[in-house]
Amino acid sequence: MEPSQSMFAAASGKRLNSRAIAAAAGVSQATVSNVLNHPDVVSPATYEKVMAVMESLDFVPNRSARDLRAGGGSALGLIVLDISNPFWGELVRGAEEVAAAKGQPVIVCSSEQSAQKEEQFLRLLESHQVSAVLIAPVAPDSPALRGARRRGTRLVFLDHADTAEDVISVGVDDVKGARMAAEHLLSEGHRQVAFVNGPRSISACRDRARGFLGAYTGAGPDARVTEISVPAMTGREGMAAVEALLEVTPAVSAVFCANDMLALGVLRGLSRRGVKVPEQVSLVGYDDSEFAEVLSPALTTVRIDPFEIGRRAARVALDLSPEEAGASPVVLEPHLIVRESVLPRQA
Amino acid sequence: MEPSQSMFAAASGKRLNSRAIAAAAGVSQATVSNVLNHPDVVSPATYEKVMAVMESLDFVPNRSARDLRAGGGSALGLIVLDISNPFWGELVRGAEEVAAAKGQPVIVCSSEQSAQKEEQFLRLLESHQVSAVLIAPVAPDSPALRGARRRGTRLVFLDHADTAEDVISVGVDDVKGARMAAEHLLSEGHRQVAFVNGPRSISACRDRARGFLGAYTGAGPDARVTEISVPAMTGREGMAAVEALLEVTPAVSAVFCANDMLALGVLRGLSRRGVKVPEQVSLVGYDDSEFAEVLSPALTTVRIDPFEIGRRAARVALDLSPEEAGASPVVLEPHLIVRESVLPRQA
DNA sequence: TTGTAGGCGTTATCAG
DNA sequence: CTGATAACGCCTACAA
Repeated sequence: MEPSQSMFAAASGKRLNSRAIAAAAGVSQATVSNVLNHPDVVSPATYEKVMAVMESLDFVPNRSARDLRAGGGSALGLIVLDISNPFWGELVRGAEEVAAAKGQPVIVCSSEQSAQKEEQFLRLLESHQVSAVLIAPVAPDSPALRGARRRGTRLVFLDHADTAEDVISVGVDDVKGARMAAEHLLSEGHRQVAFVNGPRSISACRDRARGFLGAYTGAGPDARVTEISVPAMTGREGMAAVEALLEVTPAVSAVFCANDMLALGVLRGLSRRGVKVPEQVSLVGYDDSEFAEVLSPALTTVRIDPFEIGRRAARVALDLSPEEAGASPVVLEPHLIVRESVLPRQA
Repeated sequence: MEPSQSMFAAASGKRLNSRAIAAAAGVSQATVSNVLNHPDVVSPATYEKVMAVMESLDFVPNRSARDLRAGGGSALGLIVLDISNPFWGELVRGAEEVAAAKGQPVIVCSSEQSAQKEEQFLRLLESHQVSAVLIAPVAPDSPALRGARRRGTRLVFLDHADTAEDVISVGVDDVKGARMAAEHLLSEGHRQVAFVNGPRSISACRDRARGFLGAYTGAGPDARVTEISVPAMTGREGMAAVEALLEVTPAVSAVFCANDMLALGVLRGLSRRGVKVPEQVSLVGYDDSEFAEVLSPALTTVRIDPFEIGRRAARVALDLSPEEAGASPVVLEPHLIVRESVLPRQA
């Protein structure tokens, strides 16, 4: 019976470290390190021997020590607005795919739109020496963010295509996306429409308003938009907005919602009141959530790709795309997905 | 002009550390550490002085060093099946709330139901010295999991109420939840029903099948369930299942789906074929997703609380609930949410 | 090719 | 109450 793993583990109360591996393999600690980090510099025989020992002892190196020694971190920080929203979930997946390929896990924080939590998480991530922080900022110019940057923390802004300062950002052109929705409605003859928007404090809402209202403003004197603002972009708020919506119906023949959840709520509210979509009122959403194509009627919406945003942001953060490193911001294209919820306006 | 932060930062090319703080405050490194970790043991005057310096210099301690010294980790690991699904997103939020209160961030990994990724992430988390791993296992008894436990990694199973071994687990009683759905349908007179289920390899699907079929089996000779199995629990698969569903309609007067996304797809598929819900076919979902109450008809479903699962699991993992530490597994109660998608069976 | 030695930033121990 | 010192596990010069 040779000295097996359990014997080793039992013998020493301490956790397995590279020194123990070295001892078991009859080499020095440095050689173990070389096997792990510079396999080319070690002889095949030694390599095999050390690898065998590591496997049989089930060795897992200690990142804290490695990071400390390296003076840097080996995890990617990520601060999103709401991890329970599939949009951000997809974004996390994208970031994770890229980070995992570089051997880095993703530390996810959900700020819940609280500036206080944002700051708290930011410091927590910094103390963990993350290699970078991808962040959807509650406010784009808080002291917390300034501080982080001053301390040398690498920051990548998400879903925030502002070309404001020297910040690196990856996002979608929401102005354009909303304009595409507007142009689609205009081309179907809808001159008087409603726009159910979230709070203007969210930059995405500002951009979508800019794009949508801009297109209608430029569409002639008879084109008019009634903007209805709700405090949160949820299905419930969408249903509540129907109250206000009915006051301007039937003058408006179509409704554009700042995201699909709002559109879902509006759809539900309207059908409760006996208003048929799209026969009486056309409806357009934003995001192309998973449920959009499966609604009745299937929702015409603007598709954005949070997975891709996450991927690109992580790439920039981890220096995998040098060509993008300088050219900030990275702006992705939205796509109009025409389904069944828009009909030409009845003359 | 006093020695300000920028001067310090500029003067030394190295990152700010506790030694620099000590020097700036005219105390020893150990005192700085005490200010941080044992404030009670340091004199108020010194405390204030050191704190002032730390704030003005914007000091963020290095966790890698702390963790290394402490011989443990200060982050919570979390492996979910699909981070883009709001169910898991909510669960992450719950875990994060608890962990953040203990100053620990959450490292999130999405296994995408791949055993290979699961193992890879598990090792990654272990190398990061996480204090524990909350995991929704792809398979409940893989060698990877055994290995992790052998290495002394603390594991908490999610959404997996098996009382199999000495594993700690936090989950929902899906057998009971599905039984509640069945009893509701039975009480409304639905004796012949269909059950659209996900793959049996997922333990939640097994449990839901057990509960639902069990209730019908015990409900008398005329009660019958047609089970339709689909490969993934998505809206698309739900729509596809309608094909098979129509073959057994109108014999079956109700459909139970293993989750809300499937129900959404079924709803859409049925309405496409001109089958009215709930007038012709009643429908029950599972999960109580955000969109459930906003559908037409509002979906009757079984509510489970992923946020609470995350909270409880993190508590157990971080030793905040000693009373639960021994009593594994923690099983949460599901709730039937009656809305509009079930009507008494027409005689 | 392999071994020796020093230090990354922090905390705990122990002496003053 | 405060300060000097050692150690955590690993990596990287440098020496052999």
